[in-house]
Amino acid sequence: MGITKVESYNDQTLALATIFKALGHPARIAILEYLAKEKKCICGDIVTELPLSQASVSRHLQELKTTGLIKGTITGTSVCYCINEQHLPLIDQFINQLYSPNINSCCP
Amino acid sequence: MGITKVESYNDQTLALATIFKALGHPARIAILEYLAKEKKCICGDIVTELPLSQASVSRHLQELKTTGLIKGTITGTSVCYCINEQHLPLIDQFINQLYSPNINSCCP
DNA sequence: AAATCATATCGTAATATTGCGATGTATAAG
DNA sequence: CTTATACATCGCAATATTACGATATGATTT
Repeated sequence: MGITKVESYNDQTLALATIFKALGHPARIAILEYLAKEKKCICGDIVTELPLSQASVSRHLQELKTTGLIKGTITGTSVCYCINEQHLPLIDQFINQLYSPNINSCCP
Repeated sequence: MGITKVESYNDQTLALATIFKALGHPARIAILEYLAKEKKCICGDIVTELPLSQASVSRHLQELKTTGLIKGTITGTSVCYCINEQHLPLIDQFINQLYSPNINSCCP
Protein backbone atom coordinates (compact mmCIF):
# COMPACT_ATOMS: atom_id res chain seq x y z
CA MET A 1 0.00 0.00 0.00
CA GLY A 2 1.03 3.59 -0.28
CA ILE A 3 1.59 5.78 2.69
CA THR A 4 -1.42 6.37 4.89
CA LYS A 5 -0.77 9.46 6.92
CA VAL A 6 -2.66 8.23 9.93
CA GLU A 7 -1.54 11.12 12.07
CA SER A 8 -3.36 13.54 9.82
CA TYR A 9 -6.80 12.34 10.81
CA ASN A 10 -8.45 12.94 14.13
CA ASP A 11 -9.04 10.13 16.59
CA GLN A 12 -12.71 9.77 15.95
CA THR A 13 -12.23 9.55 12.21
CA LEU A 14 -9.63 6.84 12.69
CA ALA A 15 -11.80 4.97 15.15
CA LEU A 16 -14.72 4.99 12.74
CA ALA A 17 -12.56 3.82 9.84
CA THR A 18 -11.22 0.96 11.97
CA ILE A 19 -14.70 -0.15 12.94
CA PHE A 20 -16.05 0.08 9.41
CA LYS A 21 -13.05 -1.78 8.07
CA ALA A 22 -13.81 -4.62 10.45
CA LEU A 23 -17.38 -4.60 9.14
CA GLY A 24 -16.18 -4.62 5.54
CA HIS A 25 -16.24 -8.34 4.97
CA PRO A 26 -19.31 -10.49 4.34
CA ALA A 27 -18.11 -13.21 6.70
CA ARG A 28 -17.91 -10.75 9.57
CA ILE A 29 -21.29 -9.27 8.73
CA ALA A 30 -22.72 -12.78 8.66
CA ILE A 31 -21.13 -13.55 12.02
CA LEU A 32 -22.71 -10.46 13.56
CA GLU A 33 -26.08 -11.25 12.00
CA TYR A 34 -25.85 -14.73 13.43
CA LEU A 35 -24.94 -13.32 16.84
CA ALA A 36 -27.79 -10.84 16.70
CA LYS A 37 -30.15 -13.72 16.10
CA GLU A 38 -28.71 -16.30 18.47
CA LYS A 39 -27.37 -13.92 21.12
CA LYS A 40 -24.27 -16.01 21.59
CA CYS A 41 -22.11 -18.51 19.79
CA ILE A 42 -18.93 -20.49 19.86
CA CYS A 43 -16.45 -20.66 16.99
CA GLY A 44 -17.74 -24.05 15.89
CA ASP A 45 -21.26 -22.70 15.39
CA ILE A 46 -19.97 -20.25 12.81
CA VAL A 47 -17.87 -22.88 11.09
CA THR A 48 -21.06 -24.85 10.59
CA GLU A 49 -22.92 -21.79 9.38
CA LEU A 50 -20.37 -20.32 6.98
CA PRO A 51 -18.36 -21.75 4.10
CA LEU A 52 -15.07 -21.13 5.85
CA SER A 53 -12.51 -23.23 7.62
CA GLN A 54 -12.18 -23.15 11.37
CA ALA A 55 -8.93 -21.22 11.02
CA SER A 56 -10.53 -18.50 8.93
CA VAL A 57 -13.52 -18.16 11.24
CA SER A 58 -11.18 -17.87 14.18
CA ARG A 59 -9.36 -15.03 12.44
CA HIS A 60 -12.58 -13.18 11.70
CA LEU A 61 -13.74 -13.59 15.30
CA GLN A 62 -10.38 -12.34 16.47
CA GLU A 63 -10.64 -9.27 14.30
CA LEU A 64 -14.16 -8.50 15.48
CA LYS A 65 -12.99 -8.89 19.05
CA THR A 66 -9.91 -6.72 18.59
CA THR A 67 -12.05 -4.00 17.08
CA GLY A 68 -14.41 -4.21 20.02
CA LEU A 69 -17.46 -5.36 18.10
CA ILE A 70 -17.76 -8.64 20.00
CA LYS A 71 -16.69 -9.98 23.37
CA GLY A 72 -15.44 -13.46 24.15
CA THR A 73 -15.55 -15.39 27.39
CA ILE A 74 -13.78 -18.66 27.99
CA THR A 75 -16.15 -21.30 29.31
CA GLY A 76 -14.46 -24.61 29.82
CA THR A 77 -13.05 -25.79 26.53
CA SER A 78 -14.89 -23.30 24.36
CA VAL A 79 -15.08 -19.55 23.95
CA CYS A 80 -18.49 -17.97 24.02
CA TYR A 81 -18.83 -14.87 21.89
CA CYS A 82 -21.48 -12.19 22.00
CA ILE A 83 -22.03 -8.72 20.64
CA ASN A 84 -20.30 -5.78 22.27
CA GLU A 85 -22.56 -2.77 21.98
CA GLN A 86 -19.92 -0.34 23.15
CA HIS A 87 -19.07 1.28 19.85
CA LEU A 88 -22.46 1.14 18.19
CA PRO A 89 -23.53 4.64 19.27
CA LEU A 90 -20.47 6.08 17.52
CA ILE A 91 -21.60 4.47 14.29
CA ASP A 92 -25.16 5.67 14.79
CA GLN A 93 -23.95 9.17 15.38
CA PHE A 94 -21.80 9.17 12.26
CA ILE A 95 -24.54 7.83 10.02
CA ASN A 96 -27.14 10.24 11.38
CA GLN A 97 -24.76 13.08 10.73
CA LEU A 98 -24.90 12.20 7.03
CA TYR A 99 -28.62 12.78 6.88
CA SER A 100 -28.92 16.45 6.29
CA PRO A 101 -31.14 18.98 4.61
CA ASN A 102 -29.50 19.13 1.22
CA ILE A 103 -30.72 22.62 0.50
CA ASN A 104 -27.34 23.64 -0.82
CA SER A 105 -26.83 20.40 -2.66
CA CYS A 106 -25.90 20.44 -6.29
CA CYS A 107 -27.04 16.89 -6.93
CA PRO A 108 -30.67 16.36 -7.77
CA MET B 1 -5.97 -13.40 -0.84
CA GLY B 2 -7.77 -16.63 -0.33
CA ILE B 3 -11.05 -17.50 -1.93
CA THR B 4 -14.00 -15.40 -0.92
CA LYS B 5 -17.06 -17.46 -1.63
CA VAL B 6 -19.21 -14.50 -2.48
CA GLU B 7 -22.06 -16.68 -3.68
CA SER B 8 -22.44 -18.15 -0.21
CA TYR B 9 -23.67 -14.95 1.39
CA ASN B 10 -27.04 -13.38 0.81
CA ASP B 11 -27.41 -10.15 -1.12
CA GLN B 12 -28.02 -7.94 1.87
CA THR B 13 -24.96 -9.26 3.68
CA LEU B 14 -22.85 -8.59 0.60
CA ALA B 15 -24.34 -5.13 0.15
CA LEU B 16 -23.60 -4.23 3.74
CA ALA B 17 -20.04 -5.53 3.51
CA THR B 18 -19.46 -3.47 0.36
CA ILE B 19 -20.76 -0.31 1.98
CA PHE B 20 -18.75 -0.82 5.17
CA LYS B 21 -15.65 -1.61 3.18
CA ALA B 22 -16.01 1.73 1.41
CA LEU B 23 -16.31 3.38 4.82
CA GLY B 24 -13.24 1.56 6.09
CA HIS B 25 -10.67 4.20 5.28
CA PRO B 26 -10.04 7.39 7.23
CA ALA B 27 -9.80 9.49 4.08
CA ARG B 28 -13.26 8.44 3.01
CA ILE B 29 -14.67 9.03 6.47
CA ALA B 30 -13.09 12.48 6.43
CA ILE B 31 -14.56 13.19 2.99
CA LEU B 32 -18.03 12.26 4.22
CA GLU B 33 -17.61 14.33 7.37
CA TYR B 34 -16.56 17.27 5.23
CA LEU B 35 -19.58 16.74 2.98
CA ALA B 36 -21.91 16.51 5.96
CA LYS B 37 -20.62 19.86 7.12
CA GLU B 38 -20.35 21.70 3.80
CA LYS B 39 -23.23 19.96 2.01
CA LYS B 40 -21.26 19.86 -1.24
CA CYS B 41 -17.73 19.89 -2.54
CA ILE B 42 -15.51 19.52 -5.55
CA CYS B 43 -12.44 17.30 -5.69
CA GLY B 44 -10.13 20.28 -5.18
CA ASP B 45 -11.77 21.17 -1.87
CA ILE B 46 -10.84 17.76 -0.47
CA VAL B 47 -7.31 17.98 -1.85
CA THR B 48 -6.92 21.16 0.18
CA GLU B 49 -8.46 19.57 3.24
CA LEU B 50 -6.65 16.22 3.27
CA PRO B 51 -2.97 15.24 3.07
CA LEU B 52 -3.49 13.40 -0.20
CA SER B 53 -2.66 14.04 -3.81
CA GLN B 54 -5.35 14.97 -6.27
CA ALA B 55 -5.12 11.54 -7.86
CA SER B 56 -5.72 9.76 -4.57
CA VAL B 57 -8.64 11.99 -3.62
CA SER B 58 -10.18 11.33 -7.01
CA ARG B 59 -9.95 7.60 -6.43
CA HIS B 60 -11.55 7.83 -3.01
CA LEU B 61 -14.37 9.94 -4.42
CA GLN B 62 -14.79 7.41 -7.19
CA GLU B 63 -15.07 4.58 -4.71
CA LEU B 64 -17.61 6.40 -2.57
CA LYS B 65 -19.61 7.14 -5.69
CA THR B 66 -19.45 3.57 -7.00
CA THR B 67 -20.66 2.30 -3.65
CA GLY B 68 -23.53 4.78 -3.75
CA LEU B 69 -22.51 6.80 -0.73
CA ILE B 70 -22.11 10.03 -2.67
CA LYS B 71 -23.44 11.45 -5.90
CA GLY B 72 -21.55 13.57 -8.40
CA THR B 73 -22.86 16.10 -10.88
CA ILE B 74 -20.79 17.68 -13.62
CA THR B 75 -21.02 21.44 -13.50
CA GLY B 76 -18.88 23.05 -16.14
CA THR B 77 -15.28 22.09 -15.57
CA SER B 78 -15.76 20.62 -12.14
CA VAL B 79 -17.73 17.83 -10.52
CA CYS B 80 -19.90 18.68 -7.57
CA TYR B 81 -20.25 15.90 -5.02
CA CYS B 82 -22.81 15.50 -2.29
CA ILE B 83 -24.02 12.78 0.05
CA ASN B 84 -26.32 10.09 -1.26
CA GLU B 85 -28.64 9.05 1.53
CA GLN B 86 -30.00 6.07 -0.33
CA HIS B 87 -28.20 3.32 1.53
CA LEU B 88 -28.08 4.88 4.96
CA PRO B 89 -31.28 3.22 6.21
CA LEU B 90 -29.76 -0.19 5.46
CA ILE B 91 -26.84 0.65 7.73
CA ASP B 92 -29.14 1.97 10.43
CA GLN B 93 -31.18 -1.17 10.30
CA PHE B 94 -28.14 -3.40 10.57
CA ILE B 95 -26.66 -1.52 13.50
CA ASN B 96 -29.95 -1.39 15.37
CA GLN B 97 -30.30 -5.11 14.89
CA LEU B 98 -27.12 -5.54 16.93
CA TYR B 99 -28.63 -3.87 19.95
CA SER B 100 -30.48 -6.60 21.72
CA PRO B 101 -31.49 -7.70 25.17
CA ASN B 102 -28.51 -9.86 26.01
CA ILE B 103 -30.41 -11.95 28.50
CA ASN B 104 -28.92 -15.12 27.08
CA SER B 105 -25.50 -13.65 26.75
CA CYS B 106 -22.53 -15.39 28.22
CA CYS B 107 -20.36 -12.28 28.32
CA PRO B 108 -20.68 -10.05 31.37
C1' DA C 1 -5.82 27.42 -31.67
C1' DA C 2 -3.31 27.43 -27.39
C1' DA C 3 -3.20 27.68 -22.56
C1' DT C 4 -5.40 26.68 -18.28
C1' DC C 5 -8.13 24.49 -14.84
C1' DA C 6 -10.55 20.44 -12.81
C1' DT C 7 -10.82 15.62 -12.70
C1' DA C 8 -10.09 10.98 -14.17
C1' DT C 9 -7.28 7.16 -15.36
C1' DC C 10 -2.96 4.42 -16.06
C1' DG C 11 1.12 2.19 -14.42
C1' DT C 12 3.85 0.91 -10.75
C1' DA C 13 5.42 -0.11 -6.10
C1' DA C 14 4.50 -0.94 -1.32
C1' DT C 15 1.65 -2.98 1.86
C1' DA C 16 -2.57 -5.29 3.74
C1' DT C 17 -6.02 -8.79 3.65
C1' DT C 18 -7.82 -13.29 3.13
C1' DG C 19 -7.82 -18.16 3.26
C1' DC C 20 -6.05 -22.65 4.13
C1' DG C 21 -3.33 -26.39 6.07
C1' DA C 22 -0.44 -27.47 9.68
C1' DT C 23 0.64 -27.00 14.21
C1' DG C 24 0.26 -25.37 19.11
C1' DT C 25 -2.31 -24.97 23.53
C1' DA C 26 -5.52 -25.89 26.98
C1' DT C 27 -9.38 -28.23 28.97
C1' DA C 28 -12.28 -32.32 29.49
C1' DA C 29 -13.19 -37.22 29.09
C1' DG C 30 -11.90 -42.01 29.22
C1' DC D 1 -1.45 -40.85 30.72
C1' DT D 2 -3.90 -40.78 26.30
C1' DT D 3 -7.28 -39.06 23.38
C1' DA D 4 -10.67 -35.92 21.85
C1' DT D 5 -12.51 -31.35 21.48
C1' DA D 6 -12.26 -26.35 20.81
C1' DC D 7 -9.74 -22.56 19.49
C1' DA D 8 -5.64 -19.85 18.35
C1' DT D 9 -1.57 -18.95 15.73
C1' DC D 10 2.05 -19.56 12.12
C1' DG D 11 3.54 -19.62 7.44
C1' DC D 12 2.55 -19.42 2.86
C1' DA D 13 0.29 -18.01 -1.51
C1' DA D 14 -3.07 -15.32 -3.93
C1' DT D 15 -5.24 -11.17 -4.34
C1' DA D 16 -6.77 -6.43 -3.10
C1' DT D 17 -5.91 -1.84 -1.61
C1' DT D 18 -3.54 2.38 -1.40
C1' DA D 19 -0.70 6.05 -2.98
C1' DC D 20 1.83 8.66 -6.17
C1' DG D 21 3.53 10.68 -10.52
C1' DA D 22 2.54 10.97 -15.15
C1' DT D 23 -0.67 11.47 -18.49
C1' DA D 24 -5.30 11.87 -20.63
C1' DT D 25 -9.78 14.11 -21.11
C1' DG D 26 -12.82 17.82 -21.38
C1' DA D 27 -14.47 22.33 -20.59
C1' DT D 28 -13.55 27.15 -20.08
C1' DT D 29 -10.51 31.25 -21.03
C1' DT D 30 -7.33 34.06 -23.65
